[in-house]
Formats: sequence, structure tokens, C-alpha cells
Amino acid sequence: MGNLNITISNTSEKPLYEQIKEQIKSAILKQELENGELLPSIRNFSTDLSVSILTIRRVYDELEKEGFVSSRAGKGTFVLAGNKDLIEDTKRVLIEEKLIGLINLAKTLDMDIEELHRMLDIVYEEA
Amino acid sequence: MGNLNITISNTSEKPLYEQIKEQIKSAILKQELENGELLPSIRNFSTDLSVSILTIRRVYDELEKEGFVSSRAGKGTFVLAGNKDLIEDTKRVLIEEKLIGLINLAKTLDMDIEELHRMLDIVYEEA
Amino acid sequence: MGNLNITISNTSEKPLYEQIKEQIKSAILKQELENGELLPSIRNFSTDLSVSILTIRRVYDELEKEGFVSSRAGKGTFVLAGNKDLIEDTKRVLIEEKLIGLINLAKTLDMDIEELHRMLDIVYEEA
Amino acid sequence: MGNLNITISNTSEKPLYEQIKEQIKSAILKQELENGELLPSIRNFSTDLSVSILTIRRVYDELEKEGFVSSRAGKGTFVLAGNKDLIEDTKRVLIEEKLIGLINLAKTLDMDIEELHRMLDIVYEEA
DNA sequence: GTGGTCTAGACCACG
DNA sequence: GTGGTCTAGACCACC
Repeated sequence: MGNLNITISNTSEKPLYEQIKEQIKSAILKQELENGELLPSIRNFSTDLSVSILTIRRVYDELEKEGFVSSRAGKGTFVLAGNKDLIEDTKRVLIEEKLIGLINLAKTLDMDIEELHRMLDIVYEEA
Repeated sequence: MGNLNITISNTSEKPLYEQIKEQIKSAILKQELENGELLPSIRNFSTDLSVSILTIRRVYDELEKEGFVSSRAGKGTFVLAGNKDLIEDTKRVLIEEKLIGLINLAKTLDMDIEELHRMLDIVYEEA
Repeated sequence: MGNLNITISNTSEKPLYEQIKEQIKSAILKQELENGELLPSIRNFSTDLSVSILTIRRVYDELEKEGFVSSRAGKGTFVLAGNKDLIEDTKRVLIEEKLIGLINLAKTLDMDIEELHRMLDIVYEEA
Repeated sequence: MGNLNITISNTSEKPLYEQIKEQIKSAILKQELENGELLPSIRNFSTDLSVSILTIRRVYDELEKEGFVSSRAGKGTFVLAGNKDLIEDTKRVLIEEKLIGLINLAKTLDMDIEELHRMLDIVYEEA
């Protein structure tokens, strides 16, 4: 039941490998990709997305070092989503990183926490 | 009443010119720098901060393009902070950009608005 | 009295053929497999372990080259464990190889032999 | 007082990038490279060692992710050796990894801890 | 077929 | 000058 639709933008400021990596990571965190599921081969994936083999290789390399997938020569690259705690922790850490950036900016602009809560609701409605 | 203390980090991932630019911009938005105030000359500023003249030139160039300062040959670089509404709007836009990124991430991770408010308070306490 | 329980891991960084080979070799060195004992046929073994026939063939080939088994067409693959001295020597050589690597690392990190003995005991307890 | 002599072997089973990475890491751990010291540029280093630019790039990338160096575009790659605890911990972890491998092997070969201590002394003398 | 390593180029932003 | 990203190939071991 693998669900993996990757969209990449050449105009984005984010590097290609990061765009792809984040979308795979997000799919794992949302549990759209199950534990043990086989990801596309490096060669197939690179031709599908029209990017270099090396770009996909980098995506799989970094995901493996972060513990989200496991690559074995001759077999392929598999999703590791067995550790539910890791998944929940990772989600919180990702959100926290963005919150820290937001709060730092708010503080340098003399904006208080109540105003921040108000704007959060407003922007959430519009998004 | 000019208040301008710039601190730069060589290990930060942000480029030097951006670090300096953001701090000047923040000082203008917080109204620590008044309308018409004269900023340091490119040469003095670059020696004070121990960075290249080119780096400061880029800071002033970009700030001028964004409408925060005005440079006149032979006279110097002046703060443009006359329009109070513009300043308030600019602050909101900066915060909104970060909020949009935060909310997009939260949605892709299946995190709801209440949880986001809770985490905002928690991280705000720690920061 | 042949005792041969092979366990393989798909997430291990070691290749399948090496995992299997090491376990057979270890069983011979520990004398769990006796001299002259008949190992499973390539076909049976490969279906039992759910690996390719080529993988088992490679295991038997390498074990034969190292002198631990003997394969005869039409008869099967037999354990060669007659020379007890050879077995003891092989065990020591395997351990020595790892010890050399350990000591080289310790020396490049300026760690002395006493500290090494201490850590050996500590890690041995935990393992 | 930078001391950085890298030797690489094309016949080693270890990949080039790992050989180079380990030697730099070892120099940092032994404090032969000081905090803040500038490492060779990617281009110079690659021509000095006669390897591809990408190989050196990978070395610096991984060392940065592990927290041993910091790379900044336009400035270079610097040694981060300020955290003494990290350095001591890293040394112990590296030794522990090898000890675990050694002990696992010893156990599968029915070799006890006393014998291991004896062999450690013997091999240490010879090495 | 698969991933792992390596090469020899290129263009970009930063200083 | 520097590192960061990306491309288009290649050879190898493993399955």
C-alpha cells in the first residue's frame, strides 16, 4: 500500500536532495510508508524524477544515517518505521526547530506571546 | 540615540552579509534606529566588524533595495523609517512567513492547532 | 549429532554469504560439527534459508578453499575437521586479527594497555 | 602547529573516503589538530592526495555531520575541538565498538575472558 | 537486478 | 579564493 508521490521544484531555494528527502521522511512520519516497504531503486527513481543518480543516492544515504531506511547492496532500500517513539520524537523535534526560529524572530521584533497565539490562529485559518 | 550593536558568528550557517543585514533591519523595525539617522560609513563599519568592504556594501545595497535605508554618494547611508505603518506591516509579514512554514509542516505531520498552541507555550518558556 | 542452526539478518551490513559462512565455520571450530559430517545439499539449504542457490554455492566454495569442507559431485559437501591443531590455530588467528585492529586503534588514540584491560572487562560484563 | 600527514592505500578494502576521514578524526582526537585550525581546501587536498574532489567533499561532509569540523562557503573548513568531553567519549566509543566485535567472536569460539586478557598482552607486545 | 564507491567535470553563492 | 549542489558517466560486490 505504498504511497509515494514526490514533487520537485527547480525554482525552490531548497536543494533537490533535500526536497526529496523531506517528502520521503514526511511519508514515513505520517506512516504512509510501512515498515519494511521497498523504496524505488536508485536508478528507477532518478529517471522517474529526472534527477541525477547521485542526488537520489544522497537522499538514501542521509535517510539511512538518520535511521529511517536501510539500504543493502543487491536487495534495495527499505523503510524502517518500527520504532514508534523515534517517529513521534522526530515529529516534535521538527516542529520545535521551526518554533524556535519563530520565537527568536518574534523576540527581536518585540512581539509578545499573546500576539503570536493570535497570529497563529489567523494564519492557520487562511492556510 | 543610535543604538547599533552587531554581533557576527563565523560558525553560523547564515552568510555574514545576512547576519549583519538582519540585525540592522531588526533595529529599524524595533525603532532603535530613528528616521534620518546616519549609519556608519562602509569603510569604518567594515574595519569595526573585521569583514570585507564588499560585505558591508552588499548589506547597504540590499537594505536600500528593500526601502529601509538611502545611500547618497559623498554623504553616507541614512535610515528611512518614516512610515510607521510600513514598519508594522513589515514585522507582521516576516512573522507570517515563518508561521506559514510552521503550519505547513504541522499539517503534513498530522499535528493539530491545539497541539501547536501547547508546544508554542512550552518552547517559549524554554527559549 | 550435527547441530546447525543458521540465523540470517537482512538489515546486517554483512553480506548474506558471509553471515552463513561464519556460522558454519564457527560450528566447525567449536566442534559442533564433526569430521566427515554431511552438510545440507545446496538446494535444500537454499530453500531452508530462503536465499539464492548462488549464495549457498558461494558459501561452500569459499569454505572449501579455506580447507574446512570438501565437496564431491553427486555425493555432497562434508566437514573436514580432522586436524585438531589446525582448528585451535584457526581460532587463535581469528582472535589475533581482531586484537591487532583493536591495539592499532588504541595506539593511535593514545590509550594504554591497562586502560584496554579495564575496558575489556567492562564491555565483557555488558555483552 | 598543524600536523596532518595522510597516507592512503589503494589496495585496502576500506574506501578512500573512510581512510582519509579516520586519519583526520584520529588527529583531532589526539589533539594534533587544534581547535579552529584551518584544514586544506577541498581542491588543494584532492590534488595533493590524487583523489577526486568529491571524495574529499564527502570526508568533510561526514566530519561536519559528526561535529568534528565546520565548513563555511568562502571561508574554508575548520577544526572543532573545543568540546573535550565529546573527544573523550568518541575515543571510548570507537574502542568499545571494536571490543564488542572481539568479544562476540570470542564467545562464538568458546574462548573465555582470561584467555582473552592473556592474548591481549601477547599481541600487544608483538605489535 | 541492487546499492557502494569513485572519477571528471560544471555552475552557484559567499568573501 | 572557498564550499554547496548537481550532472553524467564508470566499475565493483552482492543477490
